[in-house]
Amino acid sequence: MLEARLREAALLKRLLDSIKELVTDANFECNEEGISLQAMDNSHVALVSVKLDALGFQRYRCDRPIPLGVNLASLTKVLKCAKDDDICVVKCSDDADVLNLTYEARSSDRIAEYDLKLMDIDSDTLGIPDTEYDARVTMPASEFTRIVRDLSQLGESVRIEVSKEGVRFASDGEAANGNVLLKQTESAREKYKDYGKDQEEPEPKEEGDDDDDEPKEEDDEDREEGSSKGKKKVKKEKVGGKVKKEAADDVDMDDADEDEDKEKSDDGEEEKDSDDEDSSSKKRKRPTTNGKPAKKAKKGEQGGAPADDGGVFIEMNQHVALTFSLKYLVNFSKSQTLSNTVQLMMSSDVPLLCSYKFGQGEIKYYLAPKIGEE
Amino acid sequence: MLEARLREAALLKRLLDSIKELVTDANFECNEEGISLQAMDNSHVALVSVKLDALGFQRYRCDRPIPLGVNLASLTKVLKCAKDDDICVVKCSDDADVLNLTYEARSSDRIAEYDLKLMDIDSDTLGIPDTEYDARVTMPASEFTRIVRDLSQLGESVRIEVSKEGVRFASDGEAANGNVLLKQTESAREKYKDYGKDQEEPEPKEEGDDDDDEPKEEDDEDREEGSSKGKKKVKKEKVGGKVKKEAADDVDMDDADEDEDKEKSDDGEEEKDSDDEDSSSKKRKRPTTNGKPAKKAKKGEQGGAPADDGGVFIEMNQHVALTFSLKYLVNFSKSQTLSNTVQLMMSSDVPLLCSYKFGQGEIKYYLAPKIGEE
DNA sequence: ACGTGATGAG
DNA sequence: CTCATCACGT
Repeated sequence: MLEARLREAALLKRLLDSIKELVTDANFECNEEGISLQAMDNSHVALVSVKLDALGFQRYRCDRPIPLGVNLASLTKVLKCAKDDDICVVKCSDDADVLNLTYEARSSDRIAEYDLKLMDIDSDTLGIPDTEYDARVTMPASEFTRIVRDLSQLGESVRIEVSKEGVRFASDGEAANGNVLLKQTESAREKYKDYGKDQEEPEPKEEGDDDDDEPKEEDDEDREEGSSKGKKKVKKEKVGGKVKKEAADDVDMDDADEDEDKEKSDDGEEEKDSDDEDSSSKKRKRPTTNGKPAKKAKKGEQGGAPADDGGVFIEMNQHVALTFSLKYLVNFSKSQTLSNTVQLMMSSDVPLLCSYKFGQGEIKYYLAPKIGEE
Repeated sequence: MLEARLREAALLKRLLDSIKELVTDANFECNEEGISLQAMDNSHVALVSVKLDALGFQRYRCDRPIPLGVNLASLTKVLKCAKDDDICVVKCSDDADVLNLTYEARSSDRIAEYDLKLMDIDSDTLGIPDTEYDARVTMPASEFTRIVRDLSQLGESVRIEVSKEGVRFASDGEAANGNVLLKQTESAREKYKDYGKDQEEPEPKEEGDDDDDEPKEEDDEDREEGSSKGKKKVKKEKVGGKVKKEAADDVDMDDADEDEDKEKSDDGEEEKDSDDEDSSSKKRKRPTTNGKPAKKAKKGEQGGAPADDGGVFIEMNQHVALTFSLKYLVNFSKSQTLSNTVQLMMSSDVPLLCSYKFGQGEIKYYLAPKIGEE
């Protein structure tokens, strides 16, 4: 039996808008950790992976793992029947062949209920190795959208090159060639130093704050969800080393140098942390604040700290240059409705990972590079 | 070698939006005076002529005349990659077969560069005789757009008739006939008296003012050729005269004037210098303030004084009535993004001249009248 | 989120 | 050739 209560139907709507063009049918895999989905796009070139953390729901219950095979076009239709701010409850009995969606107006004076027929879908859930990437670019999702859209007018593919200079997107076409160079923004360095790290944050909390859709409000201050003192504290302890650094630079993140170490340590770290603590409790993550969902995007940015206006942050072990199909990148960029920030991770000869993190989870796209030079 | 730096890419974007449906390929003729373009529309019925004055650029350099043959659809695509407020630098080496466009974000942390392939185009640059027109109507561009769009729903063509009564646009269609009569607005008389005059500012410059497209102005006050000294100075005086009248009836008008002045100063910093002494320098014209470009369009209009909201000004030597294809006029009216004011000039049996003047230049459309009565 | 334009299907 | 659906841009 699955029952998940989402504070705003909008999240699901946006999520489906993000993937429905890429994938027609997919299994939503539900288990006690949350709901995830993984699917190849229709032409088997790209892979999309979505995770919705159980903690991101106002209420979440899943007795035993179940795959929910749905036709995404149908689900989209059903979701269109929800208002953005409706409370959405998704239910499914263990034996049922339908998925039940209930939309409850905030005022509670309207309740709509839909049953979506489920289908059997071959789940070709392939494990994705946790790659260590040579380069990671953290940038405003809108900027990414703009660039790939612009360049897609000129040509079919784009060469993305990360170097000390910055990140360059270049495309050649019949009528014109173009390239866009984004330099690293100094302020972005501070801002994104820990982006994505805290997403695996164990919380000492039960799920009390369930409805905090966006605990992040004050994050500008210390970029993540510095919500309550308590929380923060905990976090600090746990994350320990990493956080400590932040604390140190609270003043104003002086340090640029630290970033990299941190970066690295994080990747491994998060897992570790989780392990330690998660094992005990079942909630192992806290929906983080990282990418601000578009919905609440507008937030004041204080003085020198660029909040969401963006800025580009580049982490690089090694110069990387890969070529990708723009068509897919344009498709990926639709997820900007889910987060204001996108991360591109690349290493030579392995698929690009394009990730949008949002409060309740994350959507990741993988796309293999084109081989010959194009 | 050509290098032109434009403060806002928006100007070029709008310019291309204006003509791209009319013309597919065209030569941008660059010389030290600026950039101009002249082309017949695809069906050789209309002619479009664009001038961008060298002084309208933040920086302009063109060592020797070069024609840049471009496909306008391609150029449009490339321009779509610019944000409106990007600084746009257009470059072309003498021998190059590409036109280089660079977009620099104001913040400078994003630099995009595009190379547009050039092509050879038969330049059928035909000289257009400087006609003396029997009637000239100066009116708000938005009004013109509205009228031709409205009438185009009824019929194919419109009869434009200028008489003492005003200007009448009439169209007959299967289902309905319609006509719109615009009477002259008193305030417009003052306002537009000199519209378009000062753009032909004779300069004590070597090559003389040859390129003046409309020498006929002089009927109003003499203003123009007097400019011996600083052109701006001259202009000011000029405007002064005009304004004076306005002042007489209306305090408000002063404001309008100020706006205009301001407008000018905005256009480029060089202007200031010009004020003091430009006779020495090479600029022979002042980008005029006449039609306010849409970009700055929104300006407060005080009380009773119509600032830019328009008013219709009619100059007529003789009653004129001609019939034109609405399809083309609708197309011409797209230039309202470039200027808030349009001028229609007509004489019996010669092509209509439809002109939009803006800060850096002017766009003119010519359209032959239909012969039989339609 | 809405409106407009473009593309594919009947 | 017309209608409907989908996608993109404002």
